[in-house]
Amino acid sequence: MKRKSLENSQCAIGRSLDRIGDWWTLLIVREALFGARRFSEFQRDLGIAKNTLATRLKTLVADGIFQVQPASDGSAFNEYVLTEKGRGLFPVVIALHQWGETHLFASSCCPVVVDGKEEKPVQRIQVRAHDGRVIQPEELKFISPSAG
Amino acid sequence: MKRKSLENSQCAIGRSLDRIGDWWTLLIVREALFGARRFSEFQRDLGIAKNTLATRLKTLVADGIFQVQPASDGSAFNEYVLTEKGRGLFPVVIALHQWGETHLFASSCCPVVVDGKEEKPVQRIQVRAHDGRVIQPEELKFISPSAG
DNA sequence: CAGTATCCCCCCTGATACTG
DNA sequence: CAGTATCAGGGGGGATACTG
Repeated sequence: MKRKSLENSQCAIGRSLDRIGDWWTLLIVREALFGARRFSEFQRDLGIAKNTLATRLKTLVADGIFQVQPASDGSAFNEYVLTEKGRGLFPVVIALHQWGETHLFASSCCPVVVDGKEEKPVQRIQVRAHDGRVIQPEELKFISPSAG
Repeated sequence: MKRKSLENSQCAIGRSLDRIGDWWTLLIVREALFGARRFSEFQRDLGIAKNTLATRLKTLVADGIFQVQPASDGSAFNEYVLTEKGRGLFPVVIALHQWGETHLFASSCCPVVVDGKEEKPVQRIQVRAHDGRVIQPEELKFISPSAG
């Protein structure tokens, strides 16, 4: 049977995962956040099959996460750049990075570098209420209707 | 061919996605964050097939994201509760929620409720340097080696 | 209720070859 | 280089039946 679609889920988390919850998508977004633009850059850096990459990029463009534009260096090929919507995934990527860094490495790992200065540890992402108070997971009673 | 494993990727994002990047896992974590504990709760709320759910939960327990414990109500069955590592995914889930809320709904959607009070909009998750300055995606030159 | 076992199909993924 | 086309394998996921 086909995978259940959460495209029209009432839950924002479900909808998000429907768009970007597959295995390759966030890795492609990560590469783009770090500067990749060309088909071959994504392909080389990720080791993804070319047809898989082509399919993913098409979907991402259709979803408005990437946009295609002519190469800035005058060559005949496309560049794939993140839209504002795509750049909006930055906190998701960083949250994943921080979780992995904390829980999946025996020793220290990959640093975060901003403006040439190492930013490790970057101040951790926190979930805050509108009054600025940090919210713990236990306090969260309800975010949204279940995926259904 | 088998899917490429990022289990030992040098990149924390790659490792994270290797554990939780599949389609159902974060939805299960979401349900747990919102209070689900019993097999049937997950199954009913998510509409996931029972065997799929059983497989996922086993993997999540093996990965130390959930732990199994006897039911608190004295019934003979298990409860699946998040470990600290699992609760550490809270910012990831919230980041996904905020992205979806901003970019995937035509109108307003699912509120966030804490302590019975609606917390919408919760102050948005931001990525900050150690000096507290907010970092924009454009400033991020490098997080980690590519997945390889 | 809480799972386990079995079956099956779709599609995701990679490999390879091909085109401009 | 930048893709597209085609093929093959494997596994993820659902449906169903079954057990304690």
